[in-house]
Amino acid sequence: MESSDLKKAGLKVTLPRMKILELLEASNVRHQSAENIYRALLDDGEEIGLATVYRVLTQFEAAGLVERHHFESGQAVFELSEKGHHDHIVCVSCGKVEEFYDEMIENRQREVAAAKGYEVTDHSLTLYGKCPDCQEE
Amino acid sequence: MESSDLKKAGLKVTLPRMKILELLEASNVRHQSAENIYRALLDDGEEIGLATVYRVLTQFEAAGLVERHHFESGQAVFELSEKGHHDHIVCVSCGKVEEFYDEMIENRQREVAAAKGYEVTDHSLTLYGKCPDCQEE
DNA sequence: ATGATACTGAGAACCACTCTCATCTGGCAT
DNA sequence: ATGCCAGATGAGAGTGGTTCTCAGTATCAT
Ligand SMILES: [Zn+2]
Ligand SMILES: [Zn+2]
Ligand SMILES: [Zn+2]
Ligand SMILES: [Zn+2]
Repeated sequence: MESSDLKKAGLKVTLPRMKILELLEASNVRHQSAENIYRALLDDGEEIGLATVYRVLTQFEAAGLVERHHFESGQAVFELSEKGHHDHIVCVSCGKVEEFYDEMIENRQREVAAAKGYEVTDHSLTLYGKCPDCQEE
Repeated sequence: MESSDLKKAGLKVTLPRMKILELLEASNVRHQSAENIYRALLDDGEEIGLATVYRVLTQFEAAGLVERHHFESGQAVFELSEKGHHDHIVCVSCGKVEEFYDEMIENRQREVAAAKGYEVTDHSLTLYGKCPDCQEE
């Protein structure tokens, strides 16, 4: 992921855009809120506005570079879309997010929708539960 | 669904609560936003505040009388939880909401989570697509 | 009926997010 | 290199959905 990806998307290669992209790649947390990204960049000494972070993330989403998810928190989280489609398990206790992909579920969704005459364009599946670490309490 | 359900939940039987309950039962739209419910009650000549609608819906949710869902609109929708668990298909074009329940998907979710050491306490699955009516355009 | 307690409506406050606008910058033309 | 300018930016105001605050009101056990 680099400046060429931005150009391809018709976006100028600017400092804020590069910094956000770098942060998403470098961070060990794959799923982050705009607020998080904003603060992380401030902490790194960057001068950036929250509005820019939101703007850029929205542009990245439109360009297919990142994906936006709404877990129950009410706050959107973003992740690089380098991986293929997957769904999520969120720990209700510590907030950790894990990913999974299950062919059987994916297929069955299409069948269920087809039976009702729908063609699925998108879907969101999120499981909530306690992760192994949080179960021993 | 009646006043006894409210008492059971430790809630006083008040006019706003009864009216909201009645409206949810009577309406032919199962999935409604708080704003919708508020306006419908105003239209019926009731004197009620939006804050009360939100408060009461939240209490009903805690008491297990209604469920709250977040489809992509950003606005929460509420439905009576008289039916058992089910998931949703939302038409991206007209906003219609249909319900489905698929044993295979439900089971598979548990298996996927178990494989990662999670115990699923809840999940949210929403399919998005065009309904039959909206496809012919 | 009375009083303790819970509930209510109105409006302020809140939160996540988007818009506005004056200023700045990246990248092409010179 | 230098100038130009469409496009991008930061700050702060604005927005939409939701929750909080508080003074007044209704419910219900007594
Ligand atoms: Zn999926
Ligand atoms: Zn993910
Ligand atoms: Zn389900
Ligand atoms: Zn439903």
